[in-house]
Amino acid sequence: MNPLSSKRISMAIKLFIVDDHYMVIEGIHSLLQYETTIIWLGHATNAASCMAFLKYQTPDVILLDINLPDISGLDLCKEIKTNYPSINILGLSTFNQQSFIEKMMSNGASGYLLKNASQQELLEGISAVANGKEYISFDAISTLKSVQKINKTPIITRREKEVLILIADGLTNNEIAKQLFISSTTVDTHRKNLLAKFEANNIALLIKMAMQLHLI
Amino acid sequence: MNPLSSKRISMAIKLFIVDDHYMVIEGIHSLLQYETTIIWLGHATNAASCMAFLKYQTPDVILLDINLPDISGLDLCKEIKTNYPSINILGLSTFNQQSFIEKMMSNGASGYLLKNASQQELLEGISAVANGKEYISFDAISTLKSVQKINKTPIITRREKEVLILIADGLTNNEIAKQLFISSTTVDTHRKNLLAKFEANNIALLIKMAMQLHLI
DNA sequence: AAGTTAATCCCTTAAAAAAGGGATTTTTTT
DNA sequence: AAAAAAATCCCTTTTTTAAGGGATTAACTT
Repeated sequence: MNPLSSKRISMAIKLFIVDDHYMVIEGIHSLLQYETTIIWLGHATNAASCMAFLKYQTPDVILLDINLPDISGLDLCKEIKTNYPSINILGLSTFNQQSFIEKMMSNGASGYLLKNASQQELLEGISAVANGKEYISFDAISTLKSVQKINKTPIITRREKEVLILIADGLTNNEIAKQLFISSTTVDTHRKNLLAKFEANNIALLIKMAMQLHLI
Repeated sequence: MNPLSSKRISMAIKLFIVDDHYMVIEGIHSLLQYETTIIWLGHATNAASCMAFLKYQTPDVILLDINLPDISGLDLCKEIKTNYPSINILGLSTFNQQSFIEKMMSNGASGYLLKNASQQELLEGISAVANGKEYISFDAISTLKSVQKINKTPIITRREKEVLILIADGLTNNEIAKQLFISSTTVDTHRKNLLAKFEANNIALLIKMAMQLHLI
């Protein structure tokens, strides 16, 4: 896929890391300090300084934490790939949550690494991604597989989401109708569609599912 | 409070770390490598090997991650303090969530540090805790204060929790009654008590609140 | 321009939840 | 042993949901 793949073997990989945890930055730096194939370009602790850095230097691989103080790592991932498509991104996070991994990949990341990864996994991940391949850490893969079946996030409309949030706030159909300036029968229709889309038989289950999927 | 406080200044601090993230262990190790006042005893990546280690060595301070693979760091904290009260524990985690911080402290920890702590905070935390003082990292403190008002977790009974979980699974009163071998009017009473304790006017809000408080 | 999706509205009936009341029996704590 | 807390059960009425049906208009997509 990547035309540079074959060359990369003999070339050192320029690495940059974006993470707001000094301990993790230090940890990775320390784990990689004797790797001659990796050139440590530096780090950023937030999205803004990452983008600033990219204006005058172009790493081969960015290790990108999905939990950043300013904007989400997911959004930053998309932005980096849009502006610098040649950079390969390896997602980094503490949790192996299906939704995060999938979103990260669909936002252009080439791989996903959990922070409990071993030195070997770290090296494998970086070199795989640097060569245009995909890499997902072992633990993350197992989570992905086990949860992928369950994870059918329903596609809901803007209005349905509005209604969902008001339901979760404890409002009744009548109260929601007043607030949105629509008929209560309309609210009821949205409610019915939500239940159908989530395949939930009542609101209790709907709210639980929506919370689990971080929709509320 | 601690009679050793004054002596500690001239003594090196024996440090042990329990965390399942190699990157964090490496990071802390790296951040502390030139500190002559700290003796690095080693690390454990799970509760079991931590307890095994403590049978033949006694650190002054343990840096304890609250997210461990086998048992919760909260439980491990309690266990360590029960068996080795002289060890001072500094909680460690990624999130500054009110509930975690409070539980950690009430389980005997002397402090709480976020993983985005700077080297200075790390050193301050370790030495404060080693001297029997309390230490909570800056970001954690602000979270604690801001959320403490909101955080009135209702005290619910075992039975109420059972019912709550079944409600969240989408079961009706009748279905819950059958499953628990009790009358549906009893289930209704539990439901009413739950609503009262959470000050929620309906189940939708109850489930949302319970999810936010990690009760489900 | 035709098709699709989203958003709106209405009707009916049965089931369930909410809100009010009260009361007894187990457990647990003091 | 006494007091407090938890768990159990029952009744009534009103409100709200759930489940079934159908239908129109506005807003995008192709």
